Amino acid sequence: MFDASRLVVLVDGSSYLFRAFNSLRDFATKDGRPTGAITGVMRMLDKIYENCRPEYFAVVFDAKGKNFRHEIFPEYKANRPPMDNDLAVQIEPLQELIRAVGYPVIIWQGVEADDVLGTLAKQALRENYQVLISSGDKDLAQLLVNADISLIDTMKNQAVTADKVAERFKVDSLRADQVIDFLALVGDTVDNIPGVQGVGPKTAAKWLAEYQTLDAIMENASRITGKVGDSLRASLPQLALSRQLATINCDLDLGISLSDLAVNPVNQEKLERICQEFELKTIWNKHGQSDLLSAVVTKTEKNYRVIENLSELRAFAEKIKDKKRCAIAVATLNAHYIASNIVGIAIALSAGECCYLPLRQQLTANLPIAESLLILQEILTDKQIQKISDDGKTLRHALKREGLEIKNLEDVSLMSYCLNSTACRQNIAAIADFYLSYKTKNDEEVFGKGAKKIEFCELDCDRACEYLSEIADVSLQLFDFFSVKLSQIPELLALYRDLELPLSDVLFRMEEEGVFISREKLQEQSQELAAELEEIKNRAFDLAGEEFNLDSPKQLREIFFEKLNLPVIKKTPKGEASTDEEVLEELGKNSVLPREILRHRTLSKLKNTYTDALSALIYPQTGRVHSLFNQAVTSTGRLSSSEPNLQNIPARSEEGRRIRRAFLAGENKKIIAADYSQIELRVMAHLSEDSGLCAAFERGADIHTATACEIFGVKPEECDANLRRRAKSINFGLIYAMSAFGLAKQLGISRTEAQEYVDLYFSRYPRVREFMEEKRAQARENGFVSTIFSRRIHTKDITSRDARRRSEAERIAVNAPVQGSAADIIKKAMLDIDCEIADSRDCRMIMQVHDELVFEVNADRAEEYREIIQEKMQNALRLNVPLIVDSKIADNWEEAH
DNA sequence: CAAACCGACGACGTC
DNA sequence: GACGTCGTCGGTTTGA
Repeated sequence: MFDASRLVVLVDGSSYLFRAFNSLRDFATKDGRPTGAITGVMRMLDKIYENCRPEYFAVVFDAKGKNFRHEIFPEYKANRPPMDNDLAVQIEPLQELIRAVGYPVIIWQGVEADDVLGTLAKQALRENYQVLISSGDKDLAQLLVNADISLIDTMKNQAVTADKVAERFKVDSLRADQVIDFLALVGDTVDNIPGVQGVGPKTAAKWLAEYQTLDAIMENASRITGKVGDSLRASLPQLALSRQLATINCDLDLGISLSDLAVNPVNQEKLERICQEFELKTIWNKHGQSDLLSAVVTKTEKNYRVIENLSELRAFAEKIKDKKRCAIAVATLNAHYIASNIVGIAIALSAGECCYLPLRQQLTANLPIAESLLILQEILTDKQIQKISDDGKTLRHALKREGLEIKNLEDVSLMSYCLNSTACRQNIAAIADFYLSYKTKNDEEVFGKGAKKIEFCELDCDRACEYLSEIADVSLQLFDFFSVKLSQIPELLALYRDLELPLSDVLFRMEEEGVFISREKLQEQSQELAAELEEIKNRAFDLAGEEFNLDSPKQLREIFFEKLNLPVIKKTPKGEASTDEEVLEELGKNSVLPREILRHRTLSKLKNTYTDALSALIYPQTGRVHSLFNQAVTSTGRLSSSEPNLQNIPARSEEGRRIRRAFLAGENKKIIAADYSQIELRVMAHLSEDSGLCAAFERGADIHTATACEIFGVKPEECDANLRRRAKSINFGLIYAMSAFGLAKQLGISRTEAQEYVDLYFSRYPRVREFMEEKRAQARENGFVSTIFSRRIHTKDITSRDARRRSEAERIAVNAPVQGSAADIIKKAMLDIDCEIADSRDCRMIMQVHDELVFEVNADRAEEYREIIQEKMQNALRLNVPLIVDSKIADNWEEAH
């Protein structure tokens, strides 16, 4: 039918949209988001594209908002009901999806899709192309000016050519060049085009057959008899307008040439994201690289085998050396990493192929430990052999307990974390489930639960082999999977290879090193706290007139709100009367008991969470606390710390700081604490390039005072503590992208007043507002935002119809690039410093607290290292504003500030 | 049948 | 805001 090499196919996307939406109303994702329009339009597009294989192809949509027809006739389309929300929410994702598969999408503001179609069609005809327009809108028949252009009706799936126009409108005769006049006469109730009252298609066609044109009909209006004649004459003044509205504008200046309408290669990444979000399996299978989204593990037969003696192990070791790579999973005795031995090791060589080495299994003959490890040592330390782990840092600890090191180690959970920090929890079972839909063995089934739960070392050998081999096997396959995925996004591969992977080794050594904490000092404080808590308790009982549990919010509620009839100030999320700090503060203005409770809360927090808990975690062998620095937990790229959490040791109150005084330097050692000054606001200045903010940092101003001066319009010397405090809160709110509501609470002012502060801030720092808008737009466009080091923070709720979820995603979109970039910078600094100090016992990195690094150094080299540390931190990355680090040497952590 | 265990909740420490 | 940890509380499971 067509010569495809000279064919342009133009699709009326808007007309497709309604048709698809109406016929596939039931289509939705598992959580109920409608997808019928998306699915239907894509199907129709694929079908027409594949049938025609045109040289050029375009999908045209109506732009949002009014167009020129509204200007000449304000009531245009006034009768249209508003678009169904279920359809509206599909439009943007659909357009993104069409772009992702490579079909050109055109949306032109101020006109309708028809005008764009007409303009492109005219352009193509001029260049001697054949044109096929696909639309359900018969008004487009006016474009059928010659035999080279035709219209395909999506409703009836029939072609309309110039000679079939009358047939299309179900009238006896009508030519394409009469269509506009015909439409003007008939009018359109939906579009609210007036037309002539009482004149329908038949009459219009009859008149046009007789007089040929609308102009001629109007000239001869007096000759037409009867009621319709009167009606026509009454309509004469507005017929020109009707004609104007019905006329498709084929002479737009789009600045688009035909070559812009070539189909592009598929954007796999974008496509995958949209297909995943809207669960579009079929579309993915058609356009996506199928090996990436769906399972790869299941294809393999499993061959997991127990190594029974050393000669088998030696033979297996040779196979590993040939392969040059393997995945390793270890199981340890259920104890802390600092004191736990390996029970068994699984090593996977290729998909489905894995061997298990029992070393301390209780029910089996184990391999001789020393000899086995010696054989492994050669492989572990061979830089030519790539080792893969689901959790490299933990593997390093386990091997370290056996006196082994490991080189050339890859980490699957860090790969997953770099790819998407929030897609799933970053453990092997969750990752395999999410990316491969592969369910690993259920821990509860293997180990039992509750009191019947057994340890790994109590499993029989075959079960141990099955369990651990699966982990190694899945790790290996996931590694290949993530290698492909990361190679498609080079900046994320770099993030993994150059930042996170090397950092995991630094964190491993920090954990090994631990922190020296004085048990004596903590216990001394515990005792003092216990005494004061006892006193408070007794006073509280007197005040309440009865004994109760001061730690129980429930009992407190009864005392305060039922017995003493104090006013309920706010409710908890569950609707109960709250007794939190803010409430007690308020109640405490008029009575003593709430003040006693507050004091009790503060002190029991210190005792229970810090002084008692911390001393319980000191390892007798080392006298040190070995906590965990978790690298794949937070969405923004920050680290987290646990067992104990060293990142929330009290710092503000005097009593709290006393705990930090128990964090000591060892004998002949010193503590160095080095922290970035205002790193988040500096990052904000850098990213937004706001001149006011940058200038403040440039001149080394106190940023909160500078902010106060800007927004309250005072001179620095006029800025009192109160103004500075308010500015500080605003800056604080900025960093965490707090709402006006949050800021109001922070400052104890009204919402409107808080909003005024925010508005004032943005008017003084306009680029900051622009930056935030840009980030929200990026999130909507890409589904993620990025940090300075290209780390991605995904914001899938940014298009949610749930306003709460959406605004939460918007908050993340503006906050994450700032917080995440700050996290990137300190991580880079940690690597740089580690390079300098790695092999020296004289200086050890022992803690990271988001914007602060803590070191333990030899006393006589402390100053030398302080300078290195400060220099490396300040120059970790070059920003538009200086990075400033404060550092200090002292005997304990508190004094190092 | 009491002790042990579990998960949800409220609260609060840091950045 | 994020994150981790504590104690309480009500419900369930467990082991004697």
